[in-house]
Amino acid sequence: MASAKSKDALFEAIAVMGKAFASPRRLELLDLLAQAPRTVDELARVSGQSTANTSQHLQALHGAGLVTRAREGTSVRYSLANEQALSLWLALRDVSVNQLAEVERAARDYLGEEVDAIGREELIARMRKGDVVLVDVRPSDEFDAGHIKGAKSIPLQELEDRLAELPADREVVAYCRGPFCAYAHEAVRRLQAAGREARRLEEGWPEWRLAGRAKKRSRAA
Amino acid sequence: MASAKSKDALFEAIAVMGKAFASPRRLELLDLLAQAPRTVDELARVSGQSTANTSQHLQALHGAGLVTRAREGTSVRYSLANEQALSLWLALRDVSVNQLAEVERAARDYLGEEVDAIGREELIARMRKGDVVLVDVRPSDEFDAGHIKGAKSIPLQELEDRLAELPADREVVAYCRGPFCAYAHEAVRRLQAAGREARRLEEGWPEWRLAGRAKKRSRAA
DNA sequence: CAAATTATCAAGCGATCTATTGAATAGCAA
DNA sequence: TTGCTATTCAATAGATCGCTTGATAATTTG
Repeated sequence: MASAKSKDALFEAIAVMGKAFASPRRLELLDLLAQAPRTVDELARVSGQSTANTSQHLQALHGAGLVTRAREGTSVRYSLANEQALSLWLALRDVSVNQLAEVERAARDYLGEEVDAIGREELIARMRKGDVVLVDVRPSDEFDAGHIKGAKSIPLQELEDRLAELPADREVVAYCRGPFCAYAHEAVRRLQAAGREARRLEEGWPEWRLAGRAKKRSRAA
Repeated sequence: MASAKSKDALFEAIAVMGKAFASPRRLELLDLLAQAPRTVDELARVSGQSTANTSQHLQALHGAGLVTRAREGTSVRYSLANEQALSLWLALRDVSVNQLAEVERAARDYLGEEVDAIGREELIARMRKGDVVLVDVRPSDEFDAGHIKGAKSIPLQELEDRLAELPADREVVAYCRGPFCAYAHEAVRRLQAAGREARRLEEGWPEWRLAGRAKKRSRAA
């Protein structure tokens, strides 16, 4: 049998990936990359850190194999490495939410009052009936990088100005980045304030996308 | 909308769980707990660390909600907190293996020559036919804590002495703790050296158990 | 080619993490 | 109560991490 040293090396290598998940800043970057690929500079600006620091964190994520990078002219664009990486990040996040009471409290605090939500299955059924209109309230560049089929892009800031684009006789379903993103909550509150019937989608774009792919795979198999 | 501070708190809370996965020693403890609940003292002995250090690591895991503890007389028995925790650990491990070339190299080094493997589905089919005999080569206390239905417990050390208990006309399938555990590999080599037909099961007890539960859930739904 | 932009590297300081040591505590048994 | 065992706590030194600053490298543009 091989020496115990080799076994330790295994755990050490796995811990590299654990370490990648051990810093709030890195998690924030990962969360942003789950929406759309971005350059170092963009990430630095959005997350409010220095460029050098952002670059370092991205290198840590790269070292763990969670992100890939590609040079584009003078800048470097980082992306989530693959579906596994996304899936792992979402799993970690979900388990944390279930297990750490603090997280839940923090989430409630951040999201404000809870608003009515609609699940994946129900949305699909009601969209098929043409019963609802689905609105993506994220910034438009994230919409461009990928969105739910049939959704209309109305960034949160433009919501009031573009109310006319939404048929008044149909319920509006809003979605954004995911369960911790406040955009959809806020959108629903504003829509209701404007006299519309509105709910938020329970999940965000990354979760939707992943669930859709899993379904495609199982159909293929 | 709530302040950005609350959002940071979210990532910080998730990072607590990431940190739990950031130390090789802790991962080793987690891996052991995936086999069977154990007391601090047992874990310290098996993993070759001091008791105090083991206790500290276990407290870190406890703080992240990955393990639970229960006093038993004078000692404290730790267990994996739940299925989610197991599932997350296995996911992290698998993603690491896929993405870090180092891990793969280290694994090959540790496990020695590759031996023929059999998958879950095939095993189930052939056990139904009574075609194979399934052997659990882990230490017997781990077998007692949980094992694949229909398996026979023969710890690796006792393998040669108890060869007579295995029908010579049936193929033997050996399994152990999981893909990084060398016991099943070693068992197959020894069985083949003794003239028996033998393969190893691709997965170990924790993976098998988790897959079985997922299946039960989907049947129930 | 030089200037401008973007990203990475290198060094350093403070904060955090890890393992060790020895003391303190909880339960059990005589 | 007094021992005895298993575990946790507390203090510490050394290693690692995280962020900052300023220099360096890679591309594009004038």
